[in-house]
Amino acid sequence: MPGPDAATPRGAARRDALVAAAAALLAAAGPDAVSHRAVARTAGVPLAATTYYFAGLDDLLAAATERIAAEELAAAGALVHALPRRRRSPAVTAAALVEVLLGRRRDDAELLAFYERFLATGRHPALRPVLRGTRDRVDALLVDVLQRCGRPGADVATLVAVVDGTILSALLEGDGRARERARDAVETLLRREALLAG
Amino acid sequence: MPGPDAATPRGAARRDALVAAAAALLAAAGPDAVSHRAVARTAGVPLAATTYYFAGLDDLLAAATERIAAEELAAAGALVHALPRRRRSPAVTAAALVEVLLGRRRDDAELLAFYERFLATGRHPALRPVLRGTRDRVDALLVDVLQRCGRPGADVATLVAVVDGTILSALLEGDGRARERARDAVETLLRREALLAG
DNA sequence: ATCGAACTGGTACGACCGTACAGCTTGGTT
DNA sequence: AACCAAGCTGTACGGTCGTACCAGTTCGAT
Repeated sequence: MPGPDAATPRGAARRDALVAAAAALLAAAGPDAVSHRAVARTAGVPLAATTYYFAGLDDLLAAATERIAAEELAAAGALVHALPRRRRSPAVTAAALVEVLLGRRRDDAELLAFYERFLATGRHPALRPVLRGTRDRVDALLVDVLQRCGRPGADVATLVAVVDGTILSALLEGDGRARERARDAVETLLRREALLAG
Repeated sequence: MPGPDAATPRGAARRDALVAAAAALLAAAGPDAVSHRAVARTAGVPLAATTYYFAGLDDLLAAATERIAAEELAAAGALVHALPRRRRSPAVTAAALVEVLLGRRRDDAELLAFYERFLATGRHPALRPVLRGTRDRVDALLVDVLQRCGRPGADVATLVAVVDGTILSALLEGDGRARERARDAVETLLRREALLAG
């Protein structure tokens, strides 16, 4: 076992290309689409490179998950940071929440792949800590969003659960309206919370 | 193509055994565990029987999903029907809701398989109408449950979404407490709705 | 008794999978 | 120039998969 740590610049670039390819597959078609061969083909490298740089498929999957998480956290963080502190309507607040939680995933296929990753945790334990950490950080960002929208009291856990659950049902429904359904559900909940608080 | 409609009693029994085996696999280990070979092995019939009675794997999967849906609806319906009409606390109401929604699935593996079926809809379109119909009927049962618990105003869609979303997060968490977390979340929401209504 | 349809089941094909490994190339050191 | 470890890759092994095929068997209707 020489060194799968990419000691060479070329090696590092290759490893990076593999992770990027795996991340693209994972985001577009879910965990089942991430195979050694598919990743190698997508990255334009020979099959054996995948086993050279990664101990096993789970390692590759974990690296891809981390990559996606990093990108997603960076984007979400920038979004939140750019959000001026000002009281906002339930509708606008809901839209901001969904934006931070789901990123730029809009169509059903992307959202499907997004949630498949969560359930894949059950079959690939290596993914669990990565996704759990990401979730925690996103939750923290959401707390910030609510504060910046003048709604510090709202329960983030419930709001996140409502988004997840609504998307799940909407994916079952099959029209492409999952995201806006989630936004509407959050808006309704926020309106109710406001009634309670006010 | 002779007749996969099981014209003979023995044939019908065999077809039934196959569906039962597929349903068991589906409920225990998710859609990916339902393969021709696994079903045949579980049912104790030769491999070729699976292709004789079912046009393809999707047909088998759809039949298994229907079987599970029928059993689950029967059990949930009996549960609701046996529920006396009387005002109940948020905690008891939440427990009843979760019982009807999740059935007897308690540990994480069963719940994982339960929700994997929903997402499998994205890859196996044949499952969509079956699961959608089941969801609608369960929703109707939940409306009944809420009425029988003296809480007619509660929003079923939101409550279901909260259960689904909470379970999803809890599965990511990985302790075995998914179900009780969902119950707690529903209880909290019911309590809040009661505040609004009262 | 015979015939044809329903049914049975052993087997095979081609595809994809994760992974291992033996041998090639490469680049830096002596 | 010689060398050697590290980097790299073609290829193959053993497995599971969906599906097709076809020679056999059963069995009720004629």
